[in-house]
Amino acid sequence: MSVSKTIPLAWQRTHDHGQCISDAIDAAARICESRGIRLTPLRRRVLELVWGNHKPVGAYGLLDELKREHSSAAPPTIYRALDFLMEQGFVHRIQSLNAYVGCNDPGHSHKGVFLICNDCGDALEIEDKGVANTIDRFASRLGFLLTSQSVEAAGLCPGCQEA
Amino acid sequence: MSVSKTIPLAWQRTHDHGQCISDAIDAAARICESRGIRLTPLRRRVLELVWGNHKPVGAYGLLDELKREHSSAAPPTIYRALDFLMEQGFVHRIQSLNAYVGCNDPGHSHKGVFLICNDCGDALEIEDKGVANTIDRFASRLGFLLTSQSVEAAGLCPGCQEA
DNA sequence: CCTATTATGTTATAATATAACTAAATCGTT
DNA sequence: AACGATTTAGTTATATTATAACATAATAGG
Repeated sequence: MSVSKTIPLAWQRTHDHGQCISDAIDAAARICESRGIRLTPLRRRVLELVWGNHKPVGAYGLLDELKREHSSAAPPTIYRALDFLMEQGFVHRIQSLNAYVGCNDPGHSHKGVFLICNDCGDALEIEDKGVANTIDRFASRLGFLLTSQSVEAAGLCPGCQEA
Repeated sequence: MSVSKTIPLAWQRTHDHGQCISDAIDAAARICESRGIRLTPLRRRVLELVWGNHKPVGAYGLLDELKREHSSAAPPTIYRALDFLMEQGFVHRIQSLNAYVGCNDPGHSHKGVFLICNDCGDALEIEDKGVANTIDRFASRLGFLLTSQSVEAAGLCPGCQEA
């Protein structure tokens, strides 16, 4: 993959899908192993499908894909798998899109920021301590006990600004 | 309303609804006037209903309320009104709840942070330049052109921690 | 091998949101 | 006031997203 000088590397990473799916599956498998929980074939397959889409994908989009190879799949099939994958931090839900993406960095904090391109539809997840800490400090200043945070920013990614 | 020493004022403000509805309606009316757009009786009423609920409220919750006095109301009735009110910045959508709340500060930036209490369900919107600017800087460092941002944090509000 | 637990299958339905077309109200102009 | 253009609201139908509830199957551990 060539590297553009005008598009930050961080953004290009989401478009480089050579190894990332199998890496993500391997990472998830290792984490499940260490946690003593089961990454069943079904869950593994749904995780592959999430990663196979290079953009946030809806539950019913995943369901259509899954049905091709797994005729008994129904909405609960997908939602259960997604619930599991989200609990374990392997997948994130993009609230503003009702869609799901693979987590770049499973096993970590999940205080990422999503930059969602309104043109190409891609979503880049970036862990940024600055944003997370600012929100943490902000909440504690107000006496609010934070348990989760969701930061979603929409606009135009570098590639789509060029066009 | 009494003021607790252990709960920050900012949080308590959302529970003080004496004048806030009519203030919000008046503010919206003035803004519409100045923008040359129409705050029709229907839109005004939906805005009142949003404010009348002291918490984020779903579209179908609003619809049920509206139907009591306006029998022709149907989903499009509510969604159109909400779309209008959101476009004008009078109402915000809480993505993580599929629910709507009145904007504390219409006519301004709308880069607020929502602190959502998992116990009482209340959502406090606070404008915080620190959070907004951190995200702005973060995005521009990545070459991302930001058009909107949504920051939603969930946890326990001061009051619900006490209980 | 048994059984408690976890995971999946299956059917139905709830909850949220929009499409598409019709009718009414309002605005600006004459 | 009368007209046409535009905006708003009514109406019906349906799309989209998500969960409830219960039956069956697979698996982990004793």
